[in-house]
Amino acid sequence: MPDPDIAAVADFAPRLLAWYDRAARNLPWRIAPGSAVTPDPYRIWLAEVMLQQTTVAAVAGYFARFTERWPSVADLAAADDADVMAAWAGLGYYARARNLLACARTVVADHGGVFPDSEAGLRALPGVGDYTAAAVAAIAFGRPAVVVDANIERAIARHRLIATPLPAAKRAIRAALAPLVPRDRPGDFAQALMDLGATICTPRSPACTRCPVAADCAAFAAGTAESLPLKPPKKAKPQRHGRAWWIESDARLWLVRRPDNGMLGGMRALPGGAWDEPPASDDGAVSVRHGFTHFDLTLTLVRRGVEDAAGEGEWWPISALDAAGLPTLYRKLVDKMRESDR
DNA sequence: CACACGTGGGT
DNA sequence: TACCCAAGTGT
Repeated sequence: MPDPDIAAVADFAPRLLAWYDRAARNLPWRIAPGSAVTPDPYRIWLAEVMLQQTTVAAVAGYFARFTERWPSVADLAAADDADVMAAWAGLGYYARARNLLACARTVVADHGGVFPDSEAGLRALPGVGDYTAAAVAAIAFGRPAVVVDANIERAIARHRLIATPLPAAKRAIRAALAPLVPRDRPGDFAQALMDLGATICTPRSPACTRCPVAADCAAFAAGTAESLPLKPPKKAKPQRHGRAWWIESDARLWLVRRPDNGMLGGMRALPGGAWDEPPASDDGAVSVRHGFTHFDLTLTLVRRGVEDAAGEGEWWPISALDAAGLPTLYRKLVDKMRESDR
């Protein structure tokens, strides 16, 4: 592949930023382009962690509740683990919430409550990987970091027609992106590229006719934009089965806390067995199907007596179960049970 | 490098 | 219905 035209490289950021100045999405954690407001690293970091593998629409409500309840990193660091986990319930990938707390406490304990302002300093924090360190460095601190998320991967793979399958293509994508990052407005540049990927350079049916950088997009010229980037084939999801126990006493339900490692780690849950049972045949039993990333689970509810409420746990008023912060799997099961009881 | 790790919305 | 996908990180 020949090197792209020097003039095209020099022109990329100005074109993209001019489009962003006009078309930027208005998001709760975002400082509008041109605003004189200084970004709050805490809010940028919080939003970036919430947005990992999670849609803007899903994050908005959580971001509002977290920043209302814990306005600063010191407030979050001082929070109870159970409160933070419950507030995260439903957002998924719960290791993020455990790392979020660990990160907030590290910032307070080791950095005087001030986020590191360098990519390397950020990268050393719990739950902050290559993407988040670069994004916070660029957006909160104006560092010319090379920010690469799935949107940017897709846009650059198309623009430069990088036909290597992911994840091997990441090296070439990063190399192609690095010289495009402007010293001026690197944070807006990263967000502009993400907006482009989210609204124009979409996975399916990209709107190339509205793209501000289509003029020198190699995949557009070749007519192959929609096919890029190439992805590895996905594998079949196993079907798994398990049982959860409904242990009720005096209008309260026995809840436990799942171990920090593994599925739904650290979250409140109904007690039960491992998810490795043969398919249940209890006719008429309350059960739910729930699709996880790498397996599908059918979870069946079984009534048990109070003698099974052993070990660590809490009696939770059934009328207040919504406040328990159950992950979606258990919330679906509980909702179905309460419905069938009526 | 490959895999574990959630969930909800779009098609 | 089924599959795809989303501002990834840790191991």
